[in-house]
Amino acid sequence: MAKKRVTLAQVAHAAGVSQTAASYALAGRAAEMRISPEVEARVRRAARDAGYRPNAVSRSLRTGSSQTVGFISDTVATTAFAGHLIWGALDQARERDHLLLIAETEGDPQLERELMTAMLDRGVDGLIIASMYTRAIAVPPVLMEAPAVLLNAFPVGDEMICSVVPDEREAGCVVARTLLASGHADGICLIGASPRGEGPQGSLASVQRLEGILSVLHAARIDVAGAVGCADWQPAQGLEATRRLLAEVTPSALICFNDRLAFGAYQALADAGLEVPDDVSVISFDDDPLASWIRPSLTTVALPHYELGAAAVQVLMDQLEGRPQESAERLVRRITMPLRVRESVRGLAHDSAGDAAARGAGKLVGAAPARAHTTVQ
Amino acid sequence: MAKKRVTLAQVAHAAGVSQTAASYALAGRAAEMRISPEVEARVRRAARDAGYRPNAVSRSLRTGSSQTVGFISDTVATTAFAGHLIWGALDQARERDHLLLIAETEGDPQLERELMTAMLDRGVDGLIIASMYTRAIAVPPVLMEAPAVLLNAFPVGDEMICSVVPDEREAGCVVARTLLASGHADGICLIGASPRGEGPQGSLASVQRLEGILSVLHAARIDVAGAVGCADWQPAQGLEATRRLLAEVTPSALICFNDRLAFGAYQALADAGLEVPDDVSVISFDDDPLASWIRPSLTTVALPHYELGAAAVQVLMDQLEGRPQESAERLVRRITMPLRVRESVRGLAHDSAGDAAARGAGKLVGAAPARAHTTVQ
DNA sequence: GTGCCCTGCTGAATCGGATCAGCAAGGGAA
DNA sequence: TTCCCTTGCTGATCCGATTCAGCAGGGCAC
Repeated sequence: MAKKRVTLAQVAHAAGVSQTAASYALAGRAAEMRISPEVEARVRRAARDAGYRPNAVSRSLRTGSSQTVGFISDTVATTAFAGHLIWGALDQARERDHLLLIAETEGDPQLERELMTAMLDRGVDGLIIASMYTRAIAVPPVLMEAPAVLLNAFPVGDEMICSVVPDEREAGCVVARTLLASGHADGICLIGASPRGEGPQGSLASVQRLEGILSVLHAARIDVAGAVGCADWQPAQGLEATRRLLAEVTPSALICFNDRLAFGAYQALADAGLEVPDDVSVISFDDDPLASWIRPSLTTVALPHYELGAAAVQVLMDQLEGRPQESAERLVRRITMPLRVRESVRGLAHDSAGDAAARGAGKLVGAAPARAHTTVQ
Repeated sequence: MAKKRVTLAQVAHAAGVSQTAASYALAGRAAEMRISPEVEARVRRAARDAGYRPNAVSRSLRTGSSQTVGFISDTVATTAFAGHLIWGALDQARERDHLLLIAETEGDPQLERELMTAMLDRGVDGLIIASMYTRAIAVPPVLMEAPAVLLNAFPVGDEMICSVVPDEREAGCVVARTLLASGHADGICLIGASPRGEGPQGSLASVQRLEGILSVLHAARIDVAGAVGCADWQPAQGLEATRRLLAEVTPSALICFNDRLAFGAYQALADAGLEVPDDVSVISFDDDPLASWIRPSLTTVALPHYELGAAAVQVLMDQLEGRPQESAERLVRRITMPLRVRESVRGLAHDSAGDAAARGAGKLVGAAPARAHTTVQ
């Protein structure tokens, strides 16, 4: 039924030359290897006529490169809106003629090691180890067999391994600056983490966002008017935390540590009869699809998943191509988190062209085109 | 730095036997090939001591099987909540010691063909072609080189190729039956598609859900009290469609064709001063994470993404292991869409243990454990 | 004429494991 | 003693590319 695949030997035979000559001709090394133009043309024609496609497995065995990159995540691959990480990686890999082997550890270190070895055994050129939320990762020794890049994670020790992470601290700064620019000063409150260190355990994002926020406020000689930390950042916690906050102070602006918290905060504010943004501005982090669905739409600093994934592949490929990390400085690549201006902050000019346009424009400067929002189910 | 990998030849040498003997010993074919237990033990020990790991590339070249499956989707891999498709496929593949090569076509048929050949060239054992929404797919001839399964799609012609799809029609029946069981009869309205055929173009889900709904209502001698079709199924369209509906009739129950439409419908109902579920019941399809976040939480028939992905791999593996599709009947595998009972339908006992429990229970019968909802960002 | 270089190719090894065919040694039957 | 069968292993080939080393034959210089 399925006719056997054509091999290089058959092409060579058809062209009446040796396999070696055929190989050089097709590899574009004809001049270098002194294959005459006539022979080269004959080989190319024979290959085309026979529908020859080189066997990548065989090539891998000989060359040691499989044109394949491994992507191992803890939970990110299947997480609601962070699949864009993979999307970016996929696109960037394809651009360089690589495919992606993908797997998930579900947080199991044993499984993580097994998957790494399974991929290395299959000859991947490099590995990307991705984490759902920014954290420190213990790098197993087996990872040293091939180039590797940590995505959304740092090495626990001081291993010489590259990291690609969102610039959470800068995002915190942007959020604070945005509120200041829109005229807020007193009455700025935090939902999700507090200066007393309350927040989700082990979440670097929490710490760094807070750092950024406080540094800007501090420079402007402003104190937060209130803050409620949450162990988990879901809508229910946002609702509860905002209720508790409202019992004590009347905020003028809420910085929610992610969009799901903000979603809960919206409900608490509505319950209290407060209007967004007229009574209270709300700004948050992540740019969950949710953020553009709720009303008023949520101004938020986006986690640039697409760019993160793409950058990880880029950094990895650069390593593969022999550009080693120049210095310790270059070991960490921080990706800017872009502000999405919408309706939830008082006095900010909302991009009137709407979200689609905002994202479309984003694409021009390297961001992800909007897709998840335009598909039909 | 990275010490060279240990090869079978080295293991054989260390054990003082031929490479052939070592190969048979490690392959578990010692008895069959009359390798003595002592030699077998010696080889195994040598392999363990040396940290031997077989080179999968080499094995692939010889055996023709790479223990790898290709997963090509149009947009599903990176779509918000349908990454669970991949999750199911990943889990099922790992269970059978396979890894997944993943790629996206972004709907480009040219790219689709390129990716298929790229994967086939890399020796994948089989391919899964997944679609974001259930539709017909033109199967390119190159796909015939290896076993393949369509996920969420049908072949355009009558190719002998397996399909795995959600049972949309039955889901429509379940939705209708659920409303009837909770006492609704007159005043049932549709948002998203209408009996006049209005709905998103090319969406089989739309047609089949409608079919199921109408068949049950028809059997109960009930007509829909109103229906508004939408070309796109986003919150904005749900809002708009529901407004138009409310201008004409006062519904007792709304069947929304997906959760995002329902989200928009909630807003329209709230604007009209109608309470869910006391004034109007709402039921819908998909079980978007959104459905459990909004208040009142949404009763919906879930798209079983995890199960779909897992089933696709299962069907593919069965084919690989030589269980060919027995009959045309077996070419299509329909996966049940489970009802998630929540608060939005009047008079239905809501599972008081909440969503986590509902999903946890689901896992016991093979559904996906809840994860996206419990991660921290 | 002979040594040397240049052109234009080919032979054979290699990557690492799977597997078929075969071979030596030993035992039992005729 | 001869023949055959079983046991327990090994040699050699194969998978399909890449690539190094080498080899004819022609031209040119001295």
